Amino acid sequence: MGASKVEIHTETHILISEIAKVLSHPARVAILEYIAKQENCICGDIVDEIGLSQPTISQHLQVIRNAGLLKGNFEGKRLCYCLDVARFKEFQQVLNQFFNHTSAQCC
Amino acid sequence: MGASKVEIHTETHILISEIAKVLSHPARVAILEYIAKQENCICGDIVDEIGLSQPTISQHLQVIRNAGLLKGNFEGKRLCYCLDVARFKEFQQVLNQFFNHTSAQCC
DNA sequence: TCTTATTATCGTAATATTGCAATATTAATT
DNA sequence: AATTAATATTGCAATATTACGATAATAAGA
Repeated sequence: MGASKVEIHTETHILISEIAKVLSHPARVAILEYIAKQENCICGDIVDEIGLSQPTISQHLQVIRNAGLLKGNFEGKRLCYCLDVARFKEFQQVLNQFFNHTSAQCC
Repeated sequence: MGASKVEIHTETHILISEIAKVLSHPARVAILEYIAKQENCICGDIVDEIGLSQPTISQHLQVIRNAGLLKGNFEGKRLCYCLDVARFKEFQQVLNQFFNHTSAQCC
């Protein structure tokens, strides 16, 4: 089918899977790292950096944006992307809670 | 296309995305939590627990197994699954390294 | 206003994922 | 060996994802 049976899962499990989904493509991992690394949030050359076409990068950015990880700023001429660090750390915490809680319970 | 352009990405980015991919479906998150929770690794009723068909669960288990997160034991009659906690914690560490490294660099 | 540069969207093709019924395999028990 | 129970595999259909060319939208500067 390809469609997930979302209704049988808990909110927490869905949240974890949605966070993981953002990181489940190497291009998105690279983009996140890149926009964090850039001083003054100078962006726009993600395309050159990653090696995928502009529409493809834009598509990946949308996934990242939909997850709430992107802050857009105008700095002079270009639309500048910036990582929403607070949200990013929220994601880390949710995953850590899952990891800790799960491994603590194991035999 | 649907196929990822793996050759343009770094080993680290691919590793992170592969770890995330395991967690990118709520059923797999639920399965991991469940097999960790079970005392004495009593398994086999994952199907009842999750609410998906046996072949579908088996398929998700394969993804988890291929990631190296599953240890199979024989305990009496049934094939018992157990979480490989060491590997699981390895995954956590890789993700945490990415999160820490990335958010530390951000503006 | 007309370029020009940047980013987003559309359309489309290829591949991947999810899900299950049917079937096969495996291992313990009779 | 035959039966039974548990798990894996196969085959298929539906949907999702990835990727890019073409095009549209947006905004700054001439």
